[in-house]
Amino acid sequence: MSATKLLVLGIVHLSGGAHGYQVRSELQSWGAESWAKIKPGSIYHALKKAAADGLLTEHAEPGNSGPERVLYRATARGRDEMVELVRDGLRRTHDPDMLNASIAMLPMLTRTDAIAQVNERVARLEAELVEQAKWREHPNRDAPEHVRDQAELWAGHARTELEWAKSLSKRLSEGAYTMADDPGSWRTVPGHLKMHS
Amino acid sequence: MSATKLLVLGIVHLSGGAHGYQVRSELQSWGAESWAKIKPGSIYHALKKAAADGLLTEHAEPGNSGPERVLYRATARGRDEMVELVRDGLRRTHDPDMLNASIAMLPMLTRTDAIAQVNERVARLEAELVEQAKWREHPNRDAPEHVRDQAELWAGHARTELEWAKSLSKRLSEGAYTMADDPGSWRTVPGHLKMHS
DNA sequence: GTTGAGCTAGTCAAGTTTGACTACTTGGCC
DNA sequence: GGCCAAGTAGTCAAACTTGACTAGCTCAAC
Repeated sequence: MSATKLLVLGIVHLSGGAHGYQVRSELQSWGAESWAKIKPGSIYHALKKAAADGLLTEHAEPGNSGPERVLYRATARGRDEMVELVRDGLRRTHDPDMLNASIAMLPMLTRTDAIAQVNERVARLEAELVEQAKWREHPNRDAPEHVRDQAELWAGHARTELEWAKSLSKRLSEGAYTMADDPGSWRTVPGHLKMHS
Repeated sequence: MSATKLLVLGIVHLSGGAHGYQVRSELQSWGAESWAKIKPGSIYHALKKAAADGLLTEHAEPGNSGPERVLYRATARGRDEMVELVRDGLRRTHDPDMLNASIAMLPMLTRTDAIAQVNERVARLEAELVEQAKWREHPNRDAPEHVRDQAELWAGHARTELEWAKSLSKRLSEGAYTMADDPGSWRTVPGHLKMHS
């Protein structure tokens, strides 16, 4: 899943440099263990992988108090990649983890960009609902009855998401949240995450 | 994910013995690539793993026409484990893949058992909605505003699932589907899946 | 003054998933 | 009578995730 990648890159970027445990704590305080199903082990792996891919840089830090640790910082490529991941996650349906991660990192985008991506999502969801309605009139005879019945549940979820996406788009248009191009954003105030250390 | 395990065990069991490609085709015809995100590679792995765990037996078959292949059959332990997985998947919230797989294998359970598990799910979803409502009145101040806003989406999904689970319970009570203890079930008519070979 | 609980910071092996690849057969078309 | 596309059946390495484990520090209580 690239949701892990997105969240890890995002936290490092937002805090303007962080070590593994800091990323882990921040995600935990956001409740990410539950909605993104991220386990500590994956975070350290994702950090190393991102560093190997040139999206982050590694700086060894001597352990002044406590064990030694590695400081990660985002590179320009890392930031570009992350913005692209957020945009992707907003548009793509059928990937709840990526959606959740993208919402968490929403302020990485400019307001107009975010609105465009969310509207694209709305359009896709509407198209899928039409597709599903068709499928229900001409069901696949190979699938057992109860499997066909699941379609109701998915349609319900799709409708829920559609309403939510529409309301998000509206909130964004009305100026909710501090986006990348707003005063006081992470861009103008780097390291604005209050760390617990 | 144990959704793969459940589906693979289930298909082998339902068809009364199958080889890898057969399982793969059957799942494809059910549309499982999309809702369970199962890729061919995982199916072969799951079959081998289940065989190693004593849930399936392997019978080498000489390739009379086409490449040689391996026939898998469910063991008694395999059937017990699968029924338990279905029951688990029906009860557990926050695991859509397992729910989907469990629904697909719903007729493995007796009618009264299935109803009990679905009702348990209904109870859990209701409890979670209450919990979420509390959380919204006293939000976690560490999480950014847009992260807290996601809660709306989850609550919407939970409500959708709740309604759906209630209606499933009702349909089951009214005698919908052919369950394990009904005449004409997979139990009394083994191998009732029409294979495309 | 030391024991134990909890926080900080991470490693590691084992398990699982993925996507790309192999290889053989069948049937249709020219 | 040959060639290509599609179907059948599966392997494999690389990537990723998971859960259990290590290990030092701090602080409070006994």
